[in-house]
Amino acid sequence: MYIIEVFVTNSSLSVNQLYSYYYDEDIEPFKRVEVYFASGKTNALVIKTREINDLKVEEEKLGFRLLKILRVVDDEPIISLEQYELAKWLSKTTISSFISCLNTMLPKALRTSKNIFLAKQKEYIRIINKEIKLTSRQSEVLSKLHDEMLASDARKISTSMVKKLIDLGVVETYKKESSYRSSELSINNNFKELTKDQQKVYDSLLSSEKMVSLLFGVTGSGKTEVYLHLARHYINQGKEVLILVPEISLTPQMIARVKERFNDVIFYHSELNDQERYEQYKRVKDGDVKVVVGTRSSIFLPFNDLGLIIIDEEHDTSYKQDNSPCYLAKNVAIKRAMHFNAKVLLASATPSLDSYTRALKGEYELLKLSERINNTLPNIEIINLLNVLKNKQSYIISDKLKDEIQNVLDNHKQAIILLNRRGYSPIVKCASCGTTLMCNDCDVPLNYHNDIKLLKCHQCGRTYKLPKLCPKCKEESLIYYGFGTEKVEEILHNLFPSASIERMDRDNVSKKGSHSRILNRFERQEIDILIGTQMIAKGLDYPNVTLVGILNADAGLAHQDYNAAKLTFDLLMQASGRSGRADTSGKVIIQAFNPDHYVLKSILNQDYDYFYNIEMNYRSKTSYPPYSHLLEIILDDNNIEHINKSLAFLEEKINKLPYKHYRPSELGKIKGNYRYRILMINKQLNPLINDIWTIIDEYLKENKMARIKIDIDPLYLE
DNA sequence: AGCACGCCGACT
DNA sequence: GTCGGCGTGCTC
Repeated sequence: MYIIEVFVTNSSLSVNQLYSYYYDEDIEPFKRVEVYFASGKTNALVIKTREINDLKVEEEKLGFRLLKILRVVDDEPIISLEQYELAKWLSKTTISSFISCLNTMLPKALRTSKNIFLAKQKEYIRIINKEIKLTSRQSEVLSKLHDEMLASDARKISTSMVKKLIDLGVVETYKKESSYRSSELSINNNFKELTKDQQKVYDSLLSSEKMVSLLFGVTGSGKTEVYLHLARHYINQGKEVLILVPEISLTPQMIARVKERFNDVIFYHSELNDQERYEQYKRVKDGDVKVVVGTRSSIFLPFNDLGLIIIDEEHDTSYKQDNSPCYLAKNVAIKRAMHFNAKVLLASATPSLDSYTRALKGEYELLKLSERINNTLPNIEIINLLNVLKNKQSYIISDKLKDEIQNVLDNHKQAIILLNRRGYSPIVKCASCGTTLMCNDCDVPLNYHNDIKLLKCHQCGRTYKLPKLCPKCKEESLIYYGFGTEKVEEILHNLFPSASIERMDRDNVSKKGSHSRILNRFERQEIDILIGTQMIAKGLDYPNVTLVGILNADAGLAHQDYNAAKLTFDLLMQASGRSGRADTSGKVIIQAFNPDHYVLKSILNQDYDYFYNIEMNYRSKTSYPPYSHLLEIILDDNNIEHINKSLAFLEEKINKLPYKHYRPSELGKIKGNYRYRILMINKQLNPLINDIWTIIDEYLKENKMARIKIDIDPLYLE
């Protein structure tokens, strides 16, 4: 008789503990089992076991009855010790449940959930009896068959003969998950020779004693070529290389270049379905693949001997997961690199303040690529929208921008217009009583979307019919304030009726493959003007683009958020890098209401250090990151009583701790739920995490408490 | 997180 | 009466 200790499926923190069951036989840790839990069947993961003599004695010691394990699900453990320890670490450092961490790390087929998703099996054949007398045609077909052959391949030779051989008992079929042959990785030799600067970066990384390097490389300085050379170096040593990218569909050029050099690469990203994800995961586990290009979650793939992790556009917000566990891929990368004794290369033209500060302090190796390959900086001009308004011009597309677009069209070049706001109009207001149309479930104004002719809440996604009359004063006087990408598209159509204009934002690229459809057309120059939100500012590298127009460039600075300046700086820097990527010099027109703001000044001079120094000065005065760590507790519940009880409980506990913290602040409602935030600040993260874990453990023992979510070092405070 | 239990309002 | 909506509490 064995006591089997398990984590049950549930990803809630309230059951984040080991539960004991019994079983007649021992079960290997990290296999999944089916159990009764809270009067229902569910699955659980075995963590440890011990042998006992008498169940009754054991139950008396524990003080409760034990249930029997119903069934062992897996033949083999689903995770390794390294993965188990990584999940434990992730759970501890993000203050989230162990199972939610493990499920974040694994493809669906390996998750511990209520209903286990099984990977598809394929039919194979094997030869079981060669003694039976066969006709010559049967023997001929048999000679072409072999063990572990896919049944579908065998049937391609002759469906009827294979059927006959099965009937005769010569061959049998069986089902198993598809396996992969380890293919020889070949490296194509069309590597470009590195420039002197690139070679220096390459050499410094390899000779550095530091685990982490930060490559601070301006846009167009040839970072990708350095990645590829480094990857080749590690592959030649028999090691694996992981290249993290913000979003696969937005980095088609990088993908193409990796494919061109290495014949066997896998791309791990959100557009794969569950089966595909599982297959790619297994290929990595089986050591079948040496190069992986993937998005955030590929940092958890089961590598065997990782040599190098590259994080491209290291500052990008997509490297932070915004639901629990709220992890940052960089931190996981460093943790994994420690395990494999691997190197981490962070790369960006606008590094995160944290990474750059660490590099300046010498914690990371600082590598620089400061020259554009073609040595042409874009010509940047900032248009003051206040002057534009004074001169009675359109403040959406100023006369200057209009002229530049016309110029682009005349010269058969292409333009990118960036506006970080989707929809037609962000505010619909009554001109007679001033009422703004709001979402019923959230505390935000509704956006008008002209393509679907509906009002849409950008917080919860709910849509509403556009009323004819003001709901309050019943006057027919609703008007649209502000503008989004849809409206700009309409205006551009009117200004340039013969130009080919396309829009790209979340509303029209939600379908699989729609990104690449638009980008391919843009690449083939079937589109003259591409208008879009921040997604068009990333990675695109099209030589024919000679104009980037940025509308409402300083809108992001209006947010009262500690990180707003950095996020705006990154976006503008990235967007302006899209212009003039080849030999043609590019132009960037930035329209803003506050051209004197330090973000815009830094953009005008393409000067990261100027921005960095001013921004760090603010961060220092307010002790915000990177001078400290933030710990954000968000309470969310539709019952205000629960919120009040939770707030009182937490405030009482937190007041006793030695950390700087703010009084709870009320956040707007979302989907009918009240939300509150408690923000804590401390220089050292570990003691803060330990103390919050203690409080959370007590919190979960109380009843009638609000739902709680914890985010460490959030990227914005909304 | 589920899921059962129980309290209370609506309706055959 | 009883069906079912949802608030509450518990889970080896």
